[in-house]
Amino acid sequence: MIKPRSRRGGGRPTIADVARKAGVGAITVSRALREPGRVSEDLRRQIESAVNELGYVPDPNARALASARAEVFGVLVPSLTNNVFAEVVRGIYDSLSDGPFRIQLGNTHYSGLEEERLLQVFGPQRPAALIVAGIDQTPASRKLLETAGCPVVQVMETGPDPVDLMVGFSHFEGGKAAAEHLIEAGYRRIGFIGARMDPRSQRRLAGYRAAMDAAGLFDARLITTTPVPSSVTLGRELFRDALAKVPSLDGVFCNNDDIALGVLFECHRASIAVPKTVGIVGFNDLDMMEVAFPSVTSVRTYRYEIGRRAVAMALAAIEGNRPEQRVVDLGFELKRRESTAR
Amino acid sequence: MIKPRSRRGGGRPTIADVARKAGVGAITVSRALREPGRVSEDLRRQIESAVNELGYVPDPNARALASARAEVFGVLVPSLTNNVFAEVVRGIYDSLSDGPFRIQLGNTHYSGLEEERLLQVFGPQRPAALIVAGIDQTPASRKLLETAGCPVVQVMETGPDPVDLMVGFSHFEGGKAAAEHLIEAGYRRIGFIGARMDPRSQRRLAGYRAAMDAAGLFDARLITTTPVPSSVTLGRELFRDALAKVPSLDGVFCNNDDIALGVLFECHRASIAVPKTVGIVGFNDLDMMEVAFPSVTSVRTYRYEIGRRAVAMALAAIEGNRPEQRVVDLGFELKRRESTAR
DNA sequence: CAACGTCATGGTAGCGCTACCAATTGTCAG
DNA sequence: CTGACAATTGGTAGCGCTACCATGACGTTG
Repeated sequence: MIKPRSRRGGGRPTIADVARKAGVGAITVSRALREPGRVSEDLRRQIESAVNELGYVPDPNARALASARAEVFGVLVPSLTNNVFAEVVRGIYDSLSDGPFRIQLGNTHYSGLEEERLLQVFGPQRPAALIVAGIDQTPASRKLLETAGCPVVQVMETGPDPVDLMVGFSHFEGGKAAAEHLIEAGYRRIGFIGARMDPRSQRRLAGYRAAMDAAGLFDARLITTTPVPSSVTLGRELFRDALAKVPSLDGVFCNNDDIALGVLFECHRASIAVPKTVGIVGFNDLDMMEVAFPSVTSVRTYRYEIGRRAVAMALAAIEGNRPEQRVVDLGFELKRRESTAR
Repeated sequence: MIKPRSRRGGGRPTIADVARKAGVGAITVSRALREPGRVSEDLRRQIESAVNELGYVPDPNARALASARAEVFGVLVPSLTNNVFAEVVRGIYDSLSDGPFRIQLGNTHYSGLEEERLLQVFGPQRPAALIVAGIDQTPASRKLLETAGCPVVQVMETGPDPVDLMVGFSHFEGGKAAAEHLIEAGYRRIGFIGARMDPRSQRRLAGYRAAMDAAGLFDARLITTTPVPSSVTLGRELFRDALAKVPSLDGVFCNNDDIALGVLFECHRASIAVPKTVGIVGFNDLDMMEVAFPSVTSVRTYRYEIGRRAVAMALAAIEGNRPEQRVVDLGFELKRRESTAR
């Protein structure tokens, strides 16, 4: 007499409808969908056609509740507009697009507290895996990651103490290679120009400093940084500041390519010859660096590949076979171009 | 005798634990969390302290199942690395970061079929709202959107026939304004250079054509396009092609700023004077266009604002007060700069 | 002062699915 | 031929939460 059907649910078919239509138990339908190998050929076919006829799609919320595990990858990056992280995210999406996993992306705005907050939001969903940028989590975030009960991949950097898995490269070595290249090319008064100065930029700066120290060229006045978010405009302004401070500046290592581009444009505008008067090195090697005039030397990083690898490692861990290598260093490559070809 | 506690769940406290501790019914806890106004001051305080002591966080999956509504915004964009969409997405994130809503972002790769697939994945989650880029959904996608049972906002464009809500601007008018500006500035052999050529680019092209026709300047050979994804590199190559085809070319309207930048760099490389010999206009007005040398005229679009407005409209609709204006045109602004200052 | 709201609270019954534990059948070694 | 065991299928009992309805304690009103 009662009609419980479609009382609350929008009337979409449920697993029970499929089971009834196929003349089997609900649990068998559930199995046929998740582990087809454990259901006989016959039933599987019957169930499949019932699913198609009804247009049945499993409810991910019910599934997550019953199995205490959501088919969701939680991803935390510090910025969505920074091309570098956008590429990592693209790699993650491309690797996950044909599987059952959904992606929940969080923007930490380079803030440890915001990262913590987002982890608190992500945790209760019981995600299948977490991917977070960087290795500088707050102690609270670190604890949340350790107790998340799922694989965790830290990306973009390598470090000595992974929470679980890790894919990236050494920003220190990248910065060092950039500075060494400028030194070898014959530049002497080599500045460091950096915006935002997040932990990764700090490590690039440390690499720069190590190279400069080793060559006996270090001078604190050569360093120009700001916590302000990076932009091409800012690159121009910081370069002006740097030149005002050290008129003899003959080279700059920029903490990223946006800054480098700003420097390049300012050189054009001020008729400063590149690479003759000033040499420029960027970081990340965005597409445009090769096309710029003059083309700009930059440290190539494998952002897209980092995203892909992070997913591959997480998926392996989910399936029970954890990668033998917990920390993967994808390295970088210094791309020598016209901007330092003196 | 049985110990059902923590049999499957990871032992996290549930609403029942809070209710027991606070000496109230579970439903009252639920209400205190969702509609504090409907619970007396006393109980609310008791419940709050129980929540804090236990560290209770509601399970979003259970909540979604019971209420047939997930606190999720589904967002579909054609690209994650294209700065334009990244900014829209950033606007969405910033507007949603302090509310209860999570965001699920899908990448359609400029493919209608992929968009359809993603909508099929998003639908069963019963999202609170959907935000999709563009107005050119396939008929199937359109039906999915119409029957989604939640507010839908189409962003980045305006058009005559919204599924539900819409916020964007007219790409046709933007393209027309760009071409008209070049014509007014005295350029005559004005090319159109475009990569990817998604529907929005097509409409910019149509606007260009309208302006050129009106001035009696249209010539099919002036148009150089490719379906290949846009990049600065490609801008250089397409410009070379265009010049080879029409050596008398004296201006270009580029379908986006990446292409414009490629053209600018190629002009430098080939010693083509800008704006004297060739005028350049871009589209979107990325940060760097103002800093470039010479600075590049571009059509400013309000991507971030579009994201924010889309969320505001969706939230209003969720709360029951649908915006009086279903279609919001945020317009654009032609930024005149050195690259067309002849 | 009876009838009728209104407010605050709680009990019950699911939401749609899967973990867990049978039950049934067929297969095969001993 | 029998017991053991694997393969297949199903029933039951939740997962943690909220919709719905009920209850009792207060005003409020004619």
